Amino acid sequence: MSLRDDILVESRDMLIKQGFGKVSMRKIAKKVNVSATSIYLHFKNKDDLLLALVESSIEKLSDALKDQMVSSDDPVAKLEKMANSFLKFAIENPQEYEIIYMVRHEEMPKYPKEKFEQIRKIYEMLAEIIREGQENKLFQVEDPLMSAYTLWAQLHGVASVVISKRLDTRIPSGEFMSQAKNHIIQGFITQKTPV
Amino acid sequence: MSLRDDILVESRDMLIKQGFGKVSMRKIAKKVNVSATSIYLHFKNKDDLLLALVESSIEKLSDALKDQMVSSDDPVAKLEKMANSFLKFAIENPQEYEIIYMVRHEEMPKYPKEKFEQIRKIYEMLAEIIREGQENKLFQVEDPLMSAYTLWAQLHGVASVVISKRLDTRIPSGEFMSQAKNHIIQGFITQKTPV
Amino acid sequence: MSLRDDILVESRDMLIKQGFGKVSMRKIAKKVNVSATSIYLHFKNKDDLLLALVESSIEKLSDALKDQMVSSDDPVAKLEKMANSFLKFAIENPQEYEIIYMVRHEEMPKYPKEKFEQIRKIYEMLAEIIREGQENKLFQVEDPLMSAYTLWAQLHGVASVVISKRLDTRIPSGEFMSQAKNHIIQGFITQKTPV
Amino acid sequence: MSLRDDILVESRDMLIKQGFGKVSMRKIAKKVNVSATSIYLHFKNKDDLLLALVESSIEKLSDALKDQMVSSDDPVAKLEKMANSFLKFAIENPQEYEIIYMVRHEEMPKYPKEKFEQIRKIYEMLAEIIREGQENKLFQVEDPLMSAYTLWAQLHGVASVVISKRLDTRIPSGEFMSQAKNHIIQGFITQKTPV
DNA sequence: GATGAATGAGTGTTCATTCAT
DNA sequence: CATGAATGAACACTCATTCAT
Repeated sequence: MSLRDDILVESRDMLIKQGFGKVSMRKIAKKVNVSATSIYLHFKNKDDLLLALVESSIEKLSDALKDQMVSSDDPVAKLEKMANSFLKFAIENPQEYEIIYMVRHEEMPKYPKEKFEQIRKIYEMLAEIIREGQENKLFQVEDPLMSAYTLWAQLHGVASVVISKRLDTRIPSGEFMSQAKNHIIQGFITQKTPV
Repeated sequence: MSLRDDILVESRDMLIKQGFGKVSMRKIAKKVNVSATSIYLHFKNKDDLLLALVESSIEKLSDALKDQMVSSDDPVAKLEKMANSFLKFAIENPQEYEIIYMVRHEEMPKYPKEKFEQIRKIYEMLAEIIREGQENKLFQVEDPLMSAYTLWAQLHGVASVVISKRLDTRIPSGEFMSQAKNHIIQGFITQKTPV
Repeated sequence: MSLRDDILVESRDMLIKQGFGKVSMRKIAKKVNVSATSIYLHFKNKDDLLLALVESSIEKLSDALKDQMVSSDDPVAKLEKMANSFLKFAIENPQEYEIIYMVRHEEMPKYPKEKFEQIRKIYEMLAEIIREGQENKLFQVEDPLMSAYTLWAQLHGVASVVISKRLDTRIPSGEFMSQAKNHIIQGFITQKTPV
Repeated sequence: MSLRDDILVESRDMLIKQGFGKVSMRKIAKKVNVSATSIYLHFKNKDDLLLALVESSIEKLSDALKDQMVSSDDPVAKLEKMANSFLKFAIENPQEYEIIYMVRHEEMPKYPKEKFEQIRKIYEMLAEIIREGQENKLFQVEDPLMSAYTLWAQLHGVASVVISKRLDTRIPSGEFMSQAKNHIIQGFITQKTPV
């Protein structure tokens, strides 16, 4: 593994464990066992390093979700698969998830927003599924894109609550997520109005 | 307005805009136009200042939601009122909301966790409504407390997405929140399974 | 007891326990339970306070030793009495002793050296005793004043070693001081040169 | 001379002239004409710097005295040589002497006491000489180790009085020290009790 | 007599970054 | 590729002191 990768690994770890504000070039250098100066041979500056971190995280998420699109299931099943994958990714890669969704943009002022555009493709994917279900009268929605965003927002809420450990300790997170996901999907499904 | 209040206002702003790690006594002082030393006349130290910030935010939210509980409506209407109030508070007091729900606990190591317990009462309130609806067969849930948490998590996702401006610019946030809220409530309501 | 006295007591304690550098007006104020400002009603400034401390300490030592001069003993007994009193004072009032003899002059730059002149009277007293013994051929010295200083220097060495706890823990300080005093006096007494 | 040495020189000077409490990294830096930060390239922190100071001082004294032990003189001459060397060291290296013997332990809380143990060897050396003289009936002492300590304490008194300029200006310090040394040695030598 | 509010200077320390080698 | 030396700016915090009340 190259020094560049070592630096990325350690700084990701530090970013996750101590937060953005506490990432320090010197501390990274010490962990990787090189001089602080050496980091500058691989990254222009601190922001450049953090940017690399964000980029790789986004890519990882994108990959994880793209895999779910190849299925030939019906829209509801597709949606569930997507939701499952999204939550699974968040729980299994909380560091990357936080970097993407929970770090305030303002904390990385020099970060080019375009990079985040890549994430938008995920919503487009969601919107596509919803549109398909809408045509089949399976989903009761007005605007598929907006619905994609509301769907994702709800999933994000669930994920972030678990990741940031804001859940009551009496509630098992696995079951919580599963139930939440059911409620969320249920909220989109067409239904005979109760008599 | 007293200097103490000025300090609170500015530091709240700084906390929100730049994150915990970036709040600095000196910067606050500069903004408020006093010497850094003066802050220590009103707050024992940085942690004490931040704590005051959190406390007042939590109180504000608590007050806002308690007001909604006096209604004599049916459970569904109550739930909607609560959801509306919650989202309204988040949008109208994004700073306070962020302090309560979006600041990483790890970034405030010395903060006494008990204070956050006060928020739990909100979930109890939600759970109570859901339990009532459950008895009336209006809501289709298993465990009211867990459902309260999922409901809140979904609302939180919606609020946080709007507050942190992660919404697609093409989507009007007002409508987004209204639709999201509908979907969320819908997800809890008992329904004849579609044929 | 007046506030002025309270301040003196506490600051003496602080001076002794933590050293000159650590004496702080604020900390004194906190201990005495008044505002820091109040100290300035009784002392012009920090140096003025420290000066008062030194003055009272010197006075205390002077008083203790003057009492020993009224005796009508022979010079050797007189010298022993003085030595005993000096060491006794040092051990029983280590704080005052330190202030007088062990605090560096440079640490109190604004202190008027004349005050210390008062101590010189002690050496004059010693010199007087030695001169008396010299005339009686009891003491074998050249210059009584110089001998007074060497005598005192030796006593001071013994006292300071005990006070600053530089003695080997295996050595009981009482016996150490008693033996040291004997050696010191012995060093002045006229003797037949050993055969 | 390296920057490290420059820092040591200046901080030693400051330590002596103003006391422990007044040694400041920034002031040192200013004197040495570098940025305060640069000191941290050579010393981990302030304590580390002060420790280096103490260590080198102790070593210097140890070396100076060890040289005197090779002689094959009789015990009295040996003792005199030791006394001379000790006083000579104190006068010629007042800074180092003060660091070792006159700085309050309490002012250096984090300093590892073991380092000072090295000084104890000096007392052991003294005790050895005294024991030798005791066997030859040259010295009239009870416990050689305790006597070593009293001997040293007296020498220390003499040295510290001179170094801290507490001597009457009418008294030439050279002669004072020489006479004092004679008195001190005399106090240990066996003598026919005066008839 | 006593206080609260305020301040400028100072403390040790960490930071990102540069530069010559 | 890598480093050691260096720095200015920033950090939280403490200090002695002043002033209006």
